[in-house]
Amino acid sequence: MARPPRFDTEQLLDAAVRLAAVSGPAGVTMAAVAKEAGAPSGSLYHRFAGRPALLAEVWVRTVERFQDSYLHALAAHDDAREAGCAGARHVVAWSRAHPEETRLLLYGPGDFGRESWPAAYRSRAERGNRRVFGELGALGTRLGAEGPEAVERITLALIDLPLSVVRRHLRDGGSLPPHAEAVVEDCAAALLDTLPAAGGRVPHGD
Amino acid sequence: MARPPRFDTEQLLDAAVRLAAVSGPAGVTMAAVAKEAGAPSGSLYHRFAGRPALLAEVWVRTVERFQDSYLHALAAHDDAREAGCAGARHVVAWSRAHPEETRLLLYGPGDFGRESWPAAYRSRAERGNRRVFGELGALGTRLGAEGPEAVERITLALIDLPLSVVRRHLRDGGSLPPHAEAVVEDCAAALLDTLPAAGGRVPHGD
DNA sequence: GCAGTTTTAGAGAGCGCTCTCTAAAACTGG
DNA sequence: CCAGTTTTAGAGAGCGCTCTCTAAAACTGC
Repeated sequence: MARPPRFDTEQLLDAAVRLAAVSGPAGVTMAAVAKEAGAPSGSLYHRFAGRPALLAEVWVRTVERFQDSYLHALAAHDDAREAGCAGARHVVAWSRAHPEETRLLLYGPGDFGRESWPAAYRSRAERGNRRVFGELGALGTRLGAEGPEAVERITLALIDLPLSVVRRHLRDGGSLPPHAEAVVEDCAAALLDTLPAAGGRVPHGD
Repeated sequence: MARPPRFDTEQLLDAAVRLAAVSGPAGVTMAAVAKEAGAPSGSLYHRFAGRPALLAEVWVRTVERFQDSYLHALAAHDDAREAGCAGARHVVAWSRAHPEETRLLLYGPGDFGRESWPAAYRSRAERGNRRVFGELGALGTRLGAEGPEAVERITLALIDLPLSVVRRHLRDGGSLPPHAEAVVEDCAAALLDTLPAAGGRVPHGD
């Protein structure tokens, strides 16, 4: 009992991802997304409350896709060290398979106007982060390292380090070299193997 | 034989740095910088050929300040491993001392409109990068690791890894925890000690 | 003081973007 | 076919930004 949509939400978000990959968050204007998708601006405002909502949606959708696959990769191994290495490797492999979404993720939520997001998006993003940090904490326990400092070191080894390799290569339009996964796995293993054993140091918020 | 300036270049660039730290490159508009510095827009266009030139200047000035101090830190140690650790630690220490400039550097030249820069700025930026990579290559040689892959691993250990620690903590307006230097130095050492050398891994002495 | 130079000062044109609003189009259950 | 609903379609107001342009101000060497 209604007119079928010519432009659905996913299609518009895909266009937004493409623009973000090429021109950064600043290039994701309502007008540009409409043009990229071949839709009139009215359709955009029909789907999204405004530009902040569009930016929130495209960020959250992308980061959740990444996190889902990341947690899946972590869970695929019984041995904690293996799981960690697989996670680190997965960051690179996912980036290789999804270069546009990766370029988007190399920005941060702040660049996508986090301060102006509707509250629901902010809590959705926080929930996703807690999910990941929870798993990394559990991994730390299995590795015999507990506490906030352990989580920090593990995050560094299994997320930030792989991401910095990805960032360096994708910057200025480049692409990932074939050996990137191997380098990252190697380095992540080295960091996991030098984790300070017992936790209980100075705590700090994140 | 001329009217003395009320607003000199440095002063305007300082204002631009402040804006970039708070609002990112998108916030560095000619109008915003003028307002931040208390100057009329005419003064900005008198000093800079246009917005691309201003963005180029503020990026290059900041990155050169960082690189100068970084190379100085590397050169302060005779032992290559010590030099590397000092470099990694220095990234964090400099970031702690210069939070606004650091927030600017956490973006990339692309975010500051590199494509639109006057050619002179592009080559100045490249020269600076070559200087740093040259030193990192020399450090690799002193560590017994040669070739482009060694430079990549060393860059990862001594620049990208420290920067990713800085990035995570400075993101969404946070500040660096006291132990950041120690974590970074520790991790950089672990990565340097597992650099692939001619005969495989070089174990870290106990 | 005067000539010459640099710099301030800000008005205003032009442009692109956000967002609103109106009208029509396209479909469906009854 | 009709009533009801969703969606397209795009015009246009309002706003901020870039950049140009004119006029005056402030200083120096002579």
